[in-house]
Amino acid sequence: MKISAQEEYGLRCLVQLATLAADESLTLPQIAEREGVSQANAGKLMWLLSKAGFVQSTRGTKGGYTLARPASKIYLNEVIKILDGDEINTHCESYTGILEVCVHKGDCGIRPVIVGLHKIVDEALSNITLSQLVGEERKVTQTFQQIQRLEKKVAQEILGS
Amino acid sequence: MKISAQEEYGLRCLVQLATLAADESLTLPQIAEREGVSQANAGKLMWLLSKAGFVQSTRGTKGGYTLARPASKIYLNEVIKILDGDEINTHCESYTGILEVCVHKGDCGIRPVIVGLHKIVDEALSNITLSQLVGEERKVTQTFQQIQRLEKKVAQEILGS
DNA sequence: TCAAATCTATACTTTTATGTCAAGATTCAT
DNA sequence: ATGAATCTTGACATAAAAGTATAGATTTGA
Repeated sequence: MKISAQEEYGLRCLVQLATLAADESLTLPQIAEREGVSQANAGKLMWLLSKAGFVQSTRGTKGGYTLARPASKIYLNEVIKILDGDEINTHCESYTGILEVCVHKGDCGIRPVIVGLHKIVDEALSNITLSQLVGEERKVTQTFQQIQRLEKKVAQEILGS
Repeated sequence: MKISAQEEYGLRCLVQLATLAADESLTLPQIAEREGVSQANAGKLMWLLSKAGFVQSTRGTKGGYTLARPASKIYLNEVIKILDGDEINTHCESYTGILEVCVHKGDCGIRPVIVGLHKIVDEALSNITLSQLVGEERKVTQTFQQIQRLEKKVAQEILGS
């Protein structure tokens, strides 16, 4: 389970915009520079994020990108879904081996794992907003560590029973 | 965040072995048939799993594959690490853009998210064994759903404070 | 109006992951 | 011993993801 390049760089570009004051914006060259990616690549990512409604773009001499809504209203699970696709609903169609359709119909040992994992990730990300990734306000680590601790507890209770 | 083909098919092949009685084994053609993958592909996966010590192989006419230990002692997080690499420790080296090294040194907004996510996934998988994916004994869904419920609660407590 | 700065959109190239092939090694049965 | 069945291993081919290039569209300001 890896984070794709699109997820990584797309998210990073968004975070750059989240650091801006209300009246500021960034151009493609600026974003590319700040994230150490090529301008062409940044352009493609911003185009995606723009289509999806996370950022607002304006063309022309004074143009650039800004967030389309406040950073505190942009949830990571939504961003990830745009950058990496809605994996949970396409998984079984993607892994059919050499057959037209997966051999496991209604009787798949690992499907609960796959689905459950995606849901756990989605749930965790749905609690994090862009604004939490900026400056001093970072509660992410604390939140995630707490989740982890409880995972252990849950497992003991359920599996031990 | 996607599950790779190697993770998917590798895990499925392992589950096939977990369904066997103690004195049974499966050959490459049998595994390939049961999972709807090519024999060549199954061969590569089993080779990986064999090298990693999850399965035991024997060559020759009466040969085939069996699990190297009881299914109840094979944890999914270990299997996934073999099939997909130790992502958490290589992530930042993989995503350096067009530079030699990532622009974010000691000041990365999204690193806590990446690391936290991987840890949450690892923790969840460390509670699931192969034996839980077989037959009637499936407690996976229950465990994962409970984790999800608690994630919500944790987020409320921490982020609301 | 025109040129410069900027984003947009698609096609193309490169890189990486996936999957296949074929020759070799080992074991078993006769 | 020999041949058939099986796993092993590295090289190769294919497909998918990632990244680049380029021509076009829009806006600003002189």
